[in-house]
Amino acid sequence: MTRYSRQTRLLAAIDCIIFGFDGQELKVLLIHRAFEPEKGKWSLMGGFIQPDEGFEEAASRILLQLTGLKGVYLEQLHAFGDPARDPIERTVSVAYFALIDIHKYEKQLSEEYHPEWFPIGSIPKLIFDHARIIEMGKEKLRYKAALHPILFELLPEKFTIPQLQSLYEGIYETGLDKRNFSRKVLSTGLLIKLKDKEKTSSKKGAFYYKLDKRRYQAKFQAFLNIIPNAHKLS
Amino acid sequence: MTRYSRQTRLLAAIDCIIFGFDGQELKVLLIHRAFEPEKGKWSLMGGFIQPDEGFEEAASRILLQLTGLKGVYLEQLHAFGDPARDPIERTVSVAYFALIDIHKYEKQLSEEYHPEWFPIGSIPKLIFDHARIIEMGKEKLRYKAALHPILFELLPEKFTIPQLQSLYEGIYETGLDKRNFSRKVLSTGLLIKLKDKEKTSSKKGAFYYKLDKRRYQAKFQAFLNIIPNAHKLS
DNA sequence: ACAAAAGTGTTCTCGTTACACCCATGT
DNA sequence: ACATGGGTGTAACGAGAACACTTTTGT
Repeated sequence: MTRYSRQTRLLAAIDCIIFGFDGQELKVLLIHRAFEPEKGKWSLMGGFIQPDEGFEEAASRILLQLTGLKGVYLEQLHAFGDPARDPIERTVSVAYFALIDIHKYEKQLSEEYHPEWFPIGSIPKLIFDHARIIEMGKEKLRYKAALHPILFELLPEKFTIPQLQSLYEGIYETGLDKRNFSRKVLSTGLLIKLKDKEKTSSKKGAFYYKLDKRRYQAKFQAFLNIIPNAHKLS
Repeated sequence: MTRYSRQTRLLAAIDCIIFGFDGQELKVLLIHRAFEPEKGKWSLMGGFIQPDEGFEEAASRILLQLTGLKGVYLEQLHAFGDPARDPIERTVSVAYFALIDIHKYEKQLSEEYHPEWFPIGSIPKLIFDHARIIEMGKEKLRYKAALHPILFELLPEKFTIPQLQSLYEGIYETGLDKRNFSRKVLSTGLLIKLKDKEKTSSKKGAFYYKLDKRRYQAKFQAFLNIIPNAHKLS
């Protein structure tokens, strides 16, 4: 026996939602699709799964191809299988989302795609079902980040508490009390205070912190509950 | 343009984890695989995706085929794409899990598969990567049920608070204080007290409740936090 | 000196937990 | 009458939320 008989084969693709944070709002990296159909239209970065690749492998490859980054946070979001989602030929898509430090991304790596960052609230018209994929990705990120410390993945190695707070405020489109916020994040024991300060955004300067990687791995599952009333999120 | 060129096509399948609760412990419905390879071995219920089907559609079909049930709770778990997961031919699998009232299931419908219920703690050797799929399903169910009121899906229309408590205790393998438990579930406002009692398991009898479907839909996202210290779950 | 952002403590409230007794009924 | 499981109330505690002033320093 070498094949299953009387079954239809189809294409399988990966699509990656690449999230970044610029200090103000959550952004998504989009590209101009490189081939027909819909060539030149805005699209998520993606690609077909190769014969010897698993999903995670393929997603990493695609991410590397566009951003030059390895070892970033990458999580499977959902598989999309509407028979009509690709008009040319049936293609199922396994969507992943990545959280990257937006400053590590170097545009020149991928001139071919003319990528651009878009604020999550102002996404242009996208091909196929990519708008829905992003919508689901945004929801899942919000949901997960309310419970787990994943947003650190969007910041550089060294960051300040006010920066972290802006990140949460940006993602949940809300204001947070800085006293409660700093108490909460420090109480997790996940942060290590550094000696130097960030001085560009204030006269006094804010101390840098870095992640305690050890504890981050260990306590990843710990519920953070940074967002008051997280249960009120849609 | 009718096809993408130079890409490999592959098979896509659905596998369903069917959860049930017998009053004591969480169980999974497994079948004897109906065709080669591994014919006759224990397996999740599954099937290939047909040309005109989406994933949810295919999952519902497969579930109906085995259990005769429609309209049950069904959620996508994860897509599995290891190139070697099926030795015959590359097949990706999109796994779903279903929560059913174990008493609605009628065995005779599906003699072909010789299905059996197995306690989640005593799963036999399974084909391919199905053991891992179940492991992930069990984790996700526990995770999700700690936050959302989905376990009602495992009970009949009418159920008692002690039954509901047994369900939570079974799934989390823990004991719960009945006073706190009943206060918590009643405080959600999701339950409607009925006039009649269940009398088989006690002399006094326990009042039946039913779900307030309206509020259940509306408050589905509400965090229940039935399990104390849910954040300590792995 | 003043403007601008960083940093820090306390009180109040409310949800969570721990805990023990009475109730209804079938035998 | 008694055994069995169902049902209920209260007190102590701890986490979360609200809230305002002092510090640092560049201009």
